[in-house]
Amino acid sequence: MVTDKNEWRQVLTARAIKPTYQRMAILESLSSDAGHPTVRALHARLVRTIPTLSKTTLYSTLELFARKGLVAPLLIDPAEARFDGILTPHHHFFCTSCGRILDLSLSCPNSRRGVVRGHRIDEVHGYFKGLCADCLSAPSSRTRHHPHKKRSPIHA
Amino acid sequence: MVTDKNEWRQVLTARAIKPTYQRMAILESLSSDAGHPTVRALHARLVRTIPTLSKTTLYSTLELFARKGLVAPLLIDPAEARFDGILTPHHHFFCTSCGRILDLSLSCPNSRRGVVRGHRIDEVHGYFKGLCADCLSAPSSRTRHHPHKKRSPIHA
DNA sequence: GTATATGCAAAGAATTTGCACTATG
DNA sequence: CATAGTGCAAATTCTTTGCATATAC
Repeated sequence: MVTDKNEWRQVLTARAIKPTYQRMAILESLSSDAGHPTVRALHARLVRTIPTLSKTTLYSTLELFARKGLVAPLLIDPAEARFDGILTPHHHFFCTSCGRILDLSLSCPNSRRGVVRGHRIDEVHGYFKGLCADCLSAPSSRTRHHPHKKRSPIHA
Repeated sequence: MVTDKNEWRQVLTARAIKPTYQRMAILESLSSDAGHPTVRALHARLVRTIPTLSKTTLYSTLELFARKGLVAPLLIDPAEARFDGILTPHHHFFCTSCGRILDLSLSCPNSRRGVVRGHRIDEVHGYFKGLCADCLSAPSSRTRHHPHKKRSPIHA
């Protein structure tokens, strides 16, 4: 388990990313979060440690990490972009009540890359939506994670 | 095959939706489009028939249709919302070159709803990204469908 | 006729860009 | 030191809201 700053430094330098203080903190925060945070949530958490951290830096860092393969953007939450720090292929579960995104590793025969009906498959995405186990047992107590979603978008 | 306006009227009234001229046109346009259009594309196509059609109406109509189960919003294209007029479960393929979304009906054992590891599954989504057959054979000639994507979002 | 739908203009929110300042190696 | 990163503020784009007019039954 990677825990101290030096380890994050190595992860970054190994991918030819200049290991700044912000990047190490962002990487650490991403890796320790199992809920696949939004940019806003990530920023809210990080400003407690780095009060001057800007959203600009966060966005550019996440884009950089995505290009370097350190994180994968998730298109599940209709309202905001989310990020996945894991590299092994897996499915996701989006709880429409508490807003968390959980990992689901289940076997999927379609998870192979290659060519299907003439189309070259580069990425495979699978996700589910519904109510997570916690929300099923405690219907209203877990509605917190929803930040302040004012919109009621087309995407239910 | 449903082709004339009266048929669309029936589809709408059957779902207790007031069949206005705009709604019938939007429904028809959606159903005849296999590329799962964005709001912008839909609007661009429809204003040729209904010059006064506003994006506001388009958004509210799509939200209404989604609530009534006539269309399903797609979260595949990172830049814009897309819509699927089909109701049978199927996977999608997003071509990162021409931007089209194609249907892929392939068997998937995970497409069942129900309860998985304590979570209640309400929706199942599966999609692929890559280069479609057309773009593979004609690398640059099909790049049209991309409207004017100026952003280069985090989501590759 | 009355309730609902439409459309314009303006607001809201997430994300991107320009540029001066700062930290890294 | 020189290059590359950071952060503030302003700009962009998609989407939603408020309200007056128009349409469906």
